[in-house]
Amino acid sequence: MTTRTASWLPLSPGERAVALEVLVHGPLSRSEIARRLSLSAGSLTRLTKPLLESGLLVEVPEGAPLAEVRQGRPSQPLDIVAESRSFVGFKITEDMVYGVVTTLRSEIVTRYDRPLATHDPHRVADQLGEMTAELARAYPGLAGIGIGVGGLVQDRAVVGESAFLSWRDVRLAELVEERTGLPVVVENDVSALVEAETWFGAGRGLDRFAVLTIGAGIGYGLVLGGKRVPCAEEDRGFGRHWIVNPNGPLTPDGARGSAVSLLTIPSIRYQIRAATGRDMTYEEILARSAEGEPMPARVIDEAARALGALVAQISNFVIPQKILLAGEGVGLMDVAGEVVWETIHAHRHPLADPVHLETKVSDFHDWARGAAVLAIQVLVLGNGAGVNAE
Amino acid sequence: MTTRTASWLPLSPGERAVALEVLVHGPLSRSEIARRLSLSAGSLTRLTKPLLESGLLVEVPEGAPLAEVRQGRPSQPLDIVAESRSFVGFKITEDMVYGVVTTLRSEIVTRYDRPLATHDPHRVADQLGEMTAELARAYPGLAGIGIGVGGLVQDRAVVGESAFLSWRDVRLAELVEERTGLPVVVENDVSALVEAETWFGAGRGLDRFAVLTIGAGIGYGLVLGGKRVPCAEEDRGFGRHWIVNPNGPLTPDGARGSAVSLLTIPSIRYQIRAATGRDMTYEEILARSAEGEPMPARVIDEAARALGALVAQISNFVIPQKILLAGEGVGLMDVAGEVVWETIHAHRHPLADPVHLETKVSDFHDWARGAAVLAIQVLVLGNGAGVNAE
DNA sequence: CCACTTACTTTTGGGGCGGAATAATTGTGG
DNA sequence: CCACAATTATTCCGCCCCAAAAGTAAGTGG
Repeated sequence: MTTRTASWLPLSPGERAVALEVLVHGPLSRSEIARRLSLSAGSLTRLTKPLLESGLLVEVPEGAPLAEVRQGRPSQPLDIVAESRSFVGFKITEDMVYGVVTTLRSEIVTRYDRPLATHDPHRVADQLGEMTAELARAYPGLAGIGIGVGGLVQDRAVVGESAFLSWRDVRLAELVEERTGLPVVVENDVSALVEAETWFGAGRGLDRFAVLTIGAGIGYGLVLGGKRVPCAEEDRGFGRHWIVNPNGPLTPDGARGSAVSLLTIPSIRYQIRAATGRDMTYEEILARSAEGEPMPARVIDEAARALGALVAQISNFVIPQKILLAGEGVGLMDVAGEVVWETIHAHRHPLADPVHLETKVSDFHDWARGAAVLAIQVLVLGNGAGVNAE
Repeated sequence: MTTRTASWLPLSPGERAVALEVLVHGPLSRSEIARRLSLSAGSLTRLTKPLLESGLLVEVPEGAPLAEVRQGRPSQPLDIVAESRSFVGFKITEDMVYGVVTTLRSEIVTRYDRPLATHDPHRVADQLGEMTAELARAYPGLAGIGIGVGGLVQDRAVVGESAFLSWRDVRLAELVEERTGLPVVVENDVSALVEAETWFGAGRGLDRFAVLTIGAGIGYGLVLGGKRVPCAEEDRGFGRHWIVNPNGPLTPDGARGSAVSLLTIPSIRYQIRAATGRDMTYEEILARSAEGEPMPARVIDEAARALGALVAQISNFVIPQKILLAGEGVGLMDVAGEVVWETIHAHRHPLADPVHLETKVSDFHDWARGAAVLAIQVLVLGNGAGVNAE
């Protein structure tokens, strides 16, 4: 039961691959791992031995459920001790810091939020440090911190530009490391969510996987070959120029008929406000649309068609195995899912593979969890170097 | 100077990687190959020695041009003897068979076309056999045959369905192999072109690469991580349901405002015919549009906008390093390239990476060359197995 | 002619993998 | 109750392939 706080760095590539496979795909027997990684049974014994000795993996007592009617020597599933390390994830918004503590498997153990009183970088770092200190009392085994911020983030460490915080070139990772002594990763929030879903969520084990988020803005992430594809505009707001319907509405953000104008929560609220003079919440608009009130129904219908067109375009051109729809705005699917699907089908070849669309409601703690996953990645893969190398 | 007609099969993976690198990226010195494949200099000596001995590679006398002002021992570039093997590629259309002979590097050495008098599978195979026999007289070192067909092709051997030939489940590879004694690969024509461009053309060495063809129909191919992504509808006509402009024209093929209706040569000619009652060739329409004649100009303008929107969508969602535009219809770019680019920019984030769009005029011999590349791949990679494995 | 640079070759040592033989552990069938 | 089959894991050995280091080759510049 060694408790190395450092990292998994002294692992050989083979060992790391085994650890990663077990971490991401749950308890697995040695022979199962051998099949997945196309290694021989002998290699597996060799690779797992040091991992078991170091306490990173354990043999689990084989929960009977997968017993079946198999004969032969029973397999001995291996598992990661997910609770052996804890990670902190923060999501910074304009007026709040949302925090979570997760296990190695990115399961949320605790939530802890606090209002953000100031935007001064040092004061924000102070607050993150204090929150971490308080969390550390309950979870002494903290191994790293991930921070998600909307905006442009460089080298997983520096906030190059963030409009809502009025930050430019803030070395946030450094500031928080100084205060906590823990390794810190900073990343754009959408990128973090995509990484999290790739490792532990809907994109687990997939080769081609796309994430579309709708909420205050549009987010998009593409994962190919298990790696997220970096994109120049990813930190500056997707969808402002994705013209879905040239005759669509004009809103303060985004070009006429763009995904932003048609789909984001602020734009939808703006459209209702402009048309009716009344200010409604997004939920209210959805509810009234479901009840058939004409104006909300028209706006929501248009949004659903736009969403369907986007999903179809992604399906047609990226040919992903799965598309994940996430964010605060996915309630749209509950109210207008049928219209979305109709539009998808209208934009797809009838013989094309069916679109595998998964919807996931996300609150701010999911964004924070995404940030925590980055800290996990850094620990598991060795210090961040080369993670987002092209 | 051994002349093994078989294949490169007895090569180790390392040797094959070296051979492939030299084949695809031209003459390279050992140290350059070492850098590209991240191998040590020592490994390269080891790997290249058997390749040189077997005559697959040769040391070229270093054509002075790349001399530069370098000091040190001059490098000794290695090259494939591209002429050591020849390959035949056929493209079958409704009334013609286009044939080419290429080198190992897929350079076209000879063209040889013949009208296709019948669609009977055995007679077609007879004709392909005869054409191959005639070509074999001039090029005795034929090592394989590739055949490109529009339609659904299974296992690189069987034409599952081809509308214009009225074929169903024709085991074309088998039929031609019987007549020629050479290994035969059959593939959908668009797929073949994409493979060819990936190995020897615009997509060489790229990680993410998309091909869009416009001509009698729309073609699309995606290459990720150097491998073409298979797609369920690829053999049944892309673009019939890619709705680019919901208010666009309605044509016999494709849904209203679809890429097919807006962009394919038959649809453009149909639009002009429907509007003016006159039948014009595609070239004529392009010419008159350039001269400002209103009706052709309108149709071409609309087509250009559609093309721009498609390219932008691909850029936005796939984030490719390059998009290749090919086919018989790319003359559109010459006449209306500006409109296309305007539309692309209107659909892209201003801070996004610039779109790298390459245009390539293709005639039927390019399609045949694409088919020949498949034969090259089979020889180089070992008999086709696993090439299109998911 | 000698230092210096770069390219290639040879040799050596070691890591890691596959494969065969063995042990462990259970179910099956007489 | 005991072989026997089936399956998983372990041990051991040999091979392959690679990196590192040291040596050789071939040129440039003072």
